Amino acid sequence: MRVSQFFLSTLKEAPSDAEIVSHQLMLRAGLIRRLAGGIYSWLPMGLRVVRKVEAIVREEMDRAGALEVFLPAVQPAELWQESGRWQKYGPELLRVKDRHDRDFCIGPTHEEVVTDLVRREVRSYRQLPVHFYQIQTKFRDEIRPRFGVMRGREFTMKDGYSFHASYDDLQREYSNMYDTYTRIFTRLGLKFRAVAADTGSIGGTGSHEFHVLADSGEDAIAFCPQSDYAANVELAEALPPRTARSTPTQAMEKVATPDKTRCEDVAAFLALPLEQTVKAIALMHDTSFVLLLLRGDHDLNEIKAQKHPGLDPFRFATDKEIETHLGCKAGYIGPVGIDPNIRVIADRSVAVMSDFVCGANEAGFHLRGVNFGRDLPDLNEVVDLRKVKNGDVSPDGKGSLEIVRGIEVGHIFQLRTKYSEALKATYLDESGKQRHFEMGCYGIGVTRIVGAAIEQNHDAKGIAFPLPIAPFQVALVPVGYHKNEAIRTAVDKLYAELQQAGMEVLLDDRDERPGVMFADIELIGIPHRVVLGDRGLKDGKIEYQGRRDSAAQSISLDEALSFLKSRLCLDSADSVS
RNA sequence: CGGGGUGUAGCGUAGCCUGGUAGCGCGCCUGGUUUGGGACCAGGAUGUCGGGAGUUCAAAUCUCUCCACCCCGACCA
Repeated sequence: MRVSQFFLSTLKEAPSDAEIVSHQLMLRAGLIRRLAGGIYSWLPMGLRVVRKVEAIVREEMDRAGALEVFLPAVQPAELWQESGRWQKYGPELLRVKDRHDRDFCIGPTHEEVVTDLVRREVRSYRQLPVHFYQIQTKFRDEIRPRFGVMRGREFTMKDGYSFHASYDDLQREYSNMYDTYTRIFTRLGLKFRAVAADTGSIGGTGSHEFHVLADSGEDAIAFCPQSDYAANVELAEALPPRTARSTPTQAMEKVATPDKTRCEDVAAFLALPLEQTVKAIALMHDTSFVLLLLRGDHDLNEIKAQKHPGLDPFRFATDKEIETHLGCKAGYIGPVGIDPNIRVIADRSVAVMSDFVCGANEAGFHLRGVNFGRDLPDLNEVVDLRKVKNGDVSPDGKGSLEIVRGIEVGHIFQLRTKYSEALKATYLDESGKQRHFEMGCYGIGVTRIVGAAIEQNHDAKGIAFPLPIAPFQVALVPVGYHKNEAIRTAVDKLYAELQQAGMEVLLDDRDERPGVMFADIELIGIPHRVVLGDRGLKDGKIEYQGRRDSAAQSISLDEALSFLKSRLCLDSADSVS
């Protein structure tokens, strides 16, 4: 492709509404443009990247035995009412009415539609298993779309759904998909990690997420370098402390802690370790007031709390409710001397604490030297409530955890019979008995991958696309194309040769100064760059520089083709390793 | 939804406090000179100052209202 025939639309400065790098760079490189909140147009350069991702996903899904279909984006309300999600899905489901005033929605996902399809088409166990997938536009009316294409409302997703006659066979396909996803993300050239995940709202049993590792990721994932344990922190269990509670050595005393409301401040003020403090978190479950206790240096894991019997659903108590129940304003509350009817639930690590510090339920005061069983009743509800942190013992006991940040780009679920039951989707087994399909579902955020790849691969100059998803593999930058006949001839020849060899080449034939062309090529992130100029050409030399190389190297023009061939193979070999 | 912020040319912004009818850089167009890291000179086009209402002789500027966008957010006691 010649730039003069293409559409390059780069920006020197990033629009001020783009916050994170990938969003800024996608705008600057002319990959996308915003149409409305969370809704983007893909320009030719960006679309090439999307298509690359799709091609790899499609190839691997086909190879894994899944069959591509294309399901409607607009779906009738009846199906969603049947599954119960017309109510449950909430405002994220974009609802529309047709001219006859009938209700429809724009599909945020397709469990209902495929299950309906399969329930009509598949009658016998002989037709199973079957796995349908599609690459299609989804719409989720997110409360707060952000980060450009990474959390958009309209986005492209690969979603696949498998149907089985037995749980065993579902598990077989699940692990087939686990392997397929691993292959896909490896081929995309991304650093990623598969982690055990919470099944969330989709429901079902087993579930894994695939995260692209990047510091700007929205999710925290915990993994153990000494074993293969890896899980979303939402899920990772914090093991009970190995130490037992030691006997009290201090008497309880009230200390003035003016304006010290946070554990960090209190600990610093009293010159005590943060681990010696207890924070109390006030919740409301229905109409009852509940106090959660966590060690000062720990964070509440809301997912774990939500799962605890009798807390689902909960919300945090308002300042007013805290004052009503504890007679004290937030910042100084604690478990000592409170109404015995208030339910107190403690994290495992709190249960082994002694001589600790907590709020005194009196503004401006904390208590120190506090001990369970002596100064307040001993705990009767001790559970895992906190988020794991760096250095915690791995739940498999084989080492300690590290926490890294990730962007969720893939998610696989074992749905079991959740939807087949809801939609009465059945087949006949060998004995002629009617059974519900065992189902699995598997998603990949295609457009999100583009953003995630950029988050992971960029520098001060711009994007540094991994070769497998780069919009072009090689950029040819002539210096003096419009002035120098010899250069034009040499460049045109090399361009034709590279194309003939099957390379995706972008020839920058604009009549621009070299600096402009270099800057654009680097911003867009084309992995390999070849410069042809007067300087080298008179000695039969060209200049080669990889996007991540610190300097250019001189190559003879005759060897350019074979050199680039080996670079392209080398790179793809790298990315598979 | 709550809190905060921003809206001025395609992009980035100044002006707003202290009202007097809009400026700069980049980009764009024309001509010329340049040509190995975002050139230079000369000339030029582009703004209902987010929309509406109000105050005023006069509003980008003050007031009200609506809209859009961005950030943060249910607790971390």
